[in-house]
Amino acid sequence: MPPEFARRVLALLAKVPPGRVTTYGTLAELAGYPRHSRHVGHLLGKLPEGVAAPWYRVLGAGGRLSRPGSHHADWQRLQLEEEGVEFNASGKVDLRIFGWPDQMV
DNA sequence: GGAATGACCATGG
DNA sequence: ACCATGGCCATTC
Repeated sequence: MPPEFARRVLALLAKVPPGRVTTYGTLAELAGYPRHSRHVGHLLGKLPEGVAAPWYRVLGAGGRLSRPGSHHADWQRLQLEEEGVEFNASGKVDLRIFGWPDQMV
C-alpha cells in the first residue's frame, strides 16, 4: 500500500466541509483505490492523536456509525450533530443531504 | 509462500 | 429492519 493512499485519503478528508460526512468506500474510491474501504478505516484507526484529521466525518455505508458501542461513536455523533448533521430514527445520516461529495440525485 | 485479520460493503433470508 | 454469508485488498504472523 503506497503512502500515496494515506496521503490522498487525508487530503480528501480535509476537503470535507463542516456539516458534511463521507464514507469509507467513497474516500477509497476518490483516493483512486476503489474497494479499499477497509483500509481507509484501518488507516484512520492508526492515525496518531496529534493529526488534525476530522475522521469523525467518516461513516460506514449508508451513513452508519462504524464502531457502535465505543465511546468514540458517542463522541463522534455529538461532534456531527454540533456541525448540523442530523441522525434519523435508525441512528443513521441521510447521505443524500449530508453526504460528501454532493450526491447527484 | 500460506493463513489469518481488519473503524467494510453488498446481498439474501 | 435485523442477522448471516460471501467477497474485497493489503498487512501481518
